[in-house]
Amino acid sequence: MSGPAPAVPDHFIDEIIKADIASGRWGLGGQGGLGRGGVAGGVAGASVQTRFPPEPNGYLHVGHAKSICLNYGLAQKYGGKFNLRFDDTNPEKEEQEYVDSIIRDVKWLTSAFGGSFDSGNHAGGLFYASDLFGLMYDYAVELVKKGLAYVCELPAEEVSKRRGTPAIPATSPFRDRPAAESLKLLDEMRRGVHPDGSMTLRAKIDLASPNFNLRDPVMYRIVHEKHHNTGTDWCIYPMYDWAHGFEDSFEKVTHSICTLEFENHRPLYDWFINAVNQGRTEDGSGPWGKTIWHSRQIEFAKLQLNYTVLSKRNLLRMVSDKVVRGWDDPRMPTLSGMRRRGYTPAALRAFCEEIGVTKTDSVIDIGRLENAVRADLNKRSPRAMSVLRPLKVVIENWPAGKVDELDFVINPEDPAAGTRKVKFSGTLYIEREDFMEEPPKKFFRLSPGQEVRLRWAYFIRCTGVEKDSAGNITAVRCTYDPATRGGDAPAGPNGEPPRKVKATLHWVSAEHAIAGEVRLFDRLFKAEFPGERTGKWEDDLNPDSLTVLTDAKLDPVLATAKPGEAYQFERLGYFTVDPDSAPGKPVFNRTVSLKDDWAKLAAKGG
RNA sequence: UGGGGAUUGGUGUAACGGUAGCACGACUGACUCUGACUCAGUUAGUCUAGGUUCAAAUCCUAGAUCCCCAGCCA
Repeated sequence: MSGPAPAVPDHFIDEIIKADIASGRWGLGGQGGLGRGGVAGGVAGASVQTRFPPEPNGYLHVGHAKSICLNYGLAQKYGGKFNLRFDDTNPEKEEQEYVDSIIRDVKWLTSAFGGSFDSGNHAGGLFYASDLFGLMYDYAVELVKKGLAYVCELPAEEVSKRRGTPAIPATSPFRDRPAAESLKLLDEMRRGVHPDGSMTLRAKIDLASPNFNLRDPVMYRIVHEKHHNTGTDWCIYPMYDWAHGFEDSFEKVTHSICTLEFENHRPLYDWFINAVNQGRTEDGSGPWGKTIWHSRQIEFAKLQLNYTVLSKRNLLRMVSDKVVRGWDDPRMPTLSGMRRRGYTPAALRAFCEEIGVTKTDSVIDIGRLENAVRADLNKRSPRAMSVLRPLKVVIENWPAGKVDELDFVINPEDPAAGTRKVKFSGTLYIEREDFMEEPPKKFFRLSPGQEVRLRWAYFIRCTGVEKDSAGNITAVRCTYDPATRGGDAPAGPNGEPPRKVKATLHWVSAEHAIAGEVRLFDRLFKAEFPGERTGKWEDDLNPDSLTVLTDAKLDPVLATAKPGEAYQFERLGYFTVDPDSAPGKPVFNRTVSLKDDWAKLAAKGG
């Protein structure tokens, strides 16, 4: 895939990083923790160490792509490292399948940067929050001993009731119990003595804080559930706020980048690190040893796309309710769905860089994503001619049985791709919509009496149509001009300029074309903001989001195409081979159509 | 009603007291063996009201609108 980073304009996070570098903020960064496979995260004298911290409770989507590209791009730009870290602190929702898919998707996407979390110059490594459960537990014990945490025996509903309001402080009758008592109960919690929900460990911060996150947040809850990584080793699990800062700390993350909704959590993030560091010193001479790494949390606005649903909860519903065929359905905004559809890592990277990074909530037009895909595929895709909805063309004056071989330019955007041969004969297929018996004004494709060019082949002129008893057109009759072989008209006998033709059509030879299935996708939702009207995105589903064409006539060159390969079907769009393909039965996904001024004109003209 | 954020053309994003720029879209046109690509041009913006200043998108004051927060989710 592509290598060095193109020039991307600086954004507010660049400015923060540059200021940090200038002030030497992270200059003393030592070696970070050791990730899976012995790869060390955290660089000595680091300028940046970033990470992408997904929870393995679903498949990654294009919103995550923005975060991955941001974090990887920063590591690359400033010569730092990038980690993939599973924020796997909730066994009730997390599964190995999701872990596997996330690893696959992150590797795939970051290939656009020429490396990944486990390869290349910016590989920081693979980490699991759950590998740190022991460390976090030790910190929790430390906080209890420091009088900064306590075991609270209020049930969840009761905590909720006692949460208070902006004006009324929260309460807990267990807040001032002796540390020794909390220590004993915490140990019992961990050993499985107590049932789920019977008690929690809470931080002792400020029950009256206007920021509810600081009203003695829960650090540990009891969950007797098997964890995908730690199995049954634990029956207490750390909450996000308690765990996240230590994950960053262990990996010596410099800039802990998250989305806007965590802005309210930053005081808590800092409080927990500071609480552990209370009584610790740089040289370890304090009563609690050495200070731990304190990352800097920075929040940015997550990606929002119109005509799209982007929340793991809803995507999960779409999969489990079978609205789509699975997480990798090509209509899904998941990375696996987009990969299957034919979107490339380079296109997603370009898209993420084009839309910028800010703190402003904004909605990106889905067309921007499609444009990025077109731009990338245009450069790299070999061309082919395939007919999606075939209409037979009979060349009346073509010598019976003759087959011609013509030169076809494989990719006009890439002369190095060269040419290949295409076979032409007396019976062809063209696109049904390229013929009109009674054409409107601006239609300059084939119609009775009209002459067009067949790409790289001959000029043909329509002499008539054949119809069935119901009046449907079954074939178009034409004559060809042998002098236009290759697709260019010769100059006139007296030096007149060659005659021109307004339209060039794609075609396939009926005898040589191969049969195939083509799947066309439209957006999954008809409404710009699904669910905005009724509160249910189901009400805005597009019933026509999938069209399967089983009678396509494909370019013979596609017979050996392999899953994942992308072609431009000339005048139609970019098409990628689906894994459902079988030998002799190729299946193509339309990744994205070409821009189509004629369709726009026709729609406008009515 | 408490706290935390945000607000620049249709959309996204720059400008950090000194010419409001770029990209996408839309619209014109050129080119074209893909009605694609490419190229040229047009279009259109500082949330409001005051103030400071020679000069304000930028600083100050007041207001408006939108987003996030009262899970033992992340």
